[in-house]
Amino acid sequence: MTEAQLIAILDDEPEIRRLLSSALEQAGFRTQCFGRATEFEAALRRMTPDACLIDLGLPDRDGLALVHRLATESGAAIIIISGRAQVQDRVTGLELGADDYIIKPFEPAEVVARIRARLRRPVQGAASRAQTLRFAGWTADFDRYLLTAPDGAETPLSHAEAEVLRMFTDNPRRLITRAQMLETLGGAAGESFDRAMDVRISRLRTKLGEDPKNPRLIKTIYGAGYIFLAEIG
Amino acid sequence: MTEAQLIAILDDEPEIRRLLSSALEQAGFRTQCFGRATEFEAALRRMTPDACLIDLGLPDRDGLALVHRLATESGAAIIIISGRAQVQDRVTGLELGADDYIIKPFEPAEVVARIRARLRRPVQGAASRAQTLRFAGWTADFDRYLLTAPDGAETPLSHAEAEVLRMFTDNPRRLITRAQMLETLGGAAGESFDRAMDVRISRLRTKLGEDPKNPRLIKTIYGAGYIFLAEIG
DNA sequence: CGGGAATCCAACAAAATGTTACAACGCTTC
DNA sequence: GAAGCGTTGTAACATTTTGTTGGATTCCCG
Repeated sequence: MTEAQLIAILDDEPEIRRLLSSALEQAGFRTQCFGRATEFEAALRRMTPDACLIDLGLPDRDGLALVHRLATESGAAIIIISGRAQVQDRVTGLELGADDYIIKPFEPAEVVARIRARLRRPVQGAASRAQTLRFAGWTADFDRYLLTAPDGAETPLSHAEAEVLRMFTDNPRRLITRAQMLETLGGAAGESFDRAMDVRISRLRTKLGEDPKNPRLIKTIYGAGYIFLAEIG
Repeated sequence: MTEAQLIAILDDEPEIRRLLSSALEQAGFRTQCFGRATEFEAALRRMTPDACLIDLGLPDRDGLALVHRLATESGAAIIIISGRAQVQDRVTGLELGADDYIIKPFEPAEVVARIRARLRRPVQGAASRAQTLRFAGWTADFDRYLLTAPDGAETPLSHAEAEVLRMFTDNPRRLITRAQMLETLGGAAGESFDRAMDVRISRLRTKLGEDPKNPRLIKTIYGAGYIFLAEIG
């Protein structure tokens, strides 16, 4: 048997830290507590927790930004604890990469159960997103905003185009809804902003040399969204 | 990991089924609804959903037992929806293998976000279903929305047509009632929406080269529904 | 065989998406 | 600061997909 799994706890109230820590240790986990985000971030360089419990109400940093960074860079399960009970808060937290969202006041037993549920399935290794990737002969360099055609021709990518392409390459061969795009690309369901989406995609298609009648890479699913058809290499 | 992910919904209230189904389809998932556990279990033999939304308040079976069986035998993410708000209920559900536990009344947006959070990491052992399947010489590619005739001719499939065809290939040689179709496909069962069904099927039949007088693949059962007659390979 | 209901289908209307031109904005350079 | 360049959103129009409608057709059953 391996050693106990490590849970990092980030909360500014000592009382809560003690409560959580005690319940988790009781349940057989190891814990490490932090009162401030900076402390926590510093500690991350020398430890890799299996799960992180994060209170969003931190004074010294934007909690959501931290959650997002953790979600993309670390392989740990991320569980938000928050006093904000609005549905929108929960949705945002989960969309940003949190694996669960627990509302205060919470019951320690439930927190334990939720952490167990999260750790039951193997946690994915920290997969940092490659900045350069290839698909169908093309090469997209998101550092330099450069798109290289199969024949070697280089085209600059605008930011808007890169955003769309990134979204596609992050979810290859999967339906991406318009709503999803709008959400990710910033524009809240703006009135006429989804028209801008079309234009962005149209421009990206042009740069990818798509045949309007028969797009091979970015396929439209009328009434549903788009699919990016390519193996990412 | 190729086509849209499939979510199974098990709830005895049609209203809730419609609500969830509609929100999830909007978000880019495919859904299949069931009103009773026995139905659901029968269907599991021929489909492998990526996630299951299960209402615990089912009349015809012990929901928790079902959850436990699913958790151990299927690779799908399991999310309980329940009216029982006690902490002990939640803990029990999670301990039995559920991945999440949502309390009624719920907000569809949050359900979507939680399912996304659950499916973000690769689902364990969930054998992704074939994205391309064959029947009676035809080939249906649901990634590319492409239908290939026995003679090799390719026809694009529209989303509406693909939805219908998928429903057929998911339940070959089995009666599909109109009500079932309306529920799985449209959701918003408008007054004259079942007329639209006819049209969808009619269009699909045309693409499949069916003889109106003597359909070989999609057979009408007068007063009952349709049957898709073909071995799926 | 006839009546009523269910289903099919062709033409139309509505909605969603693609495309192009243009104007506003920001950034650089002189 | 003005001219030049690229980027981006908006509006207008073209195109495609989908839902709707109404009548023709088919089916069931007596």
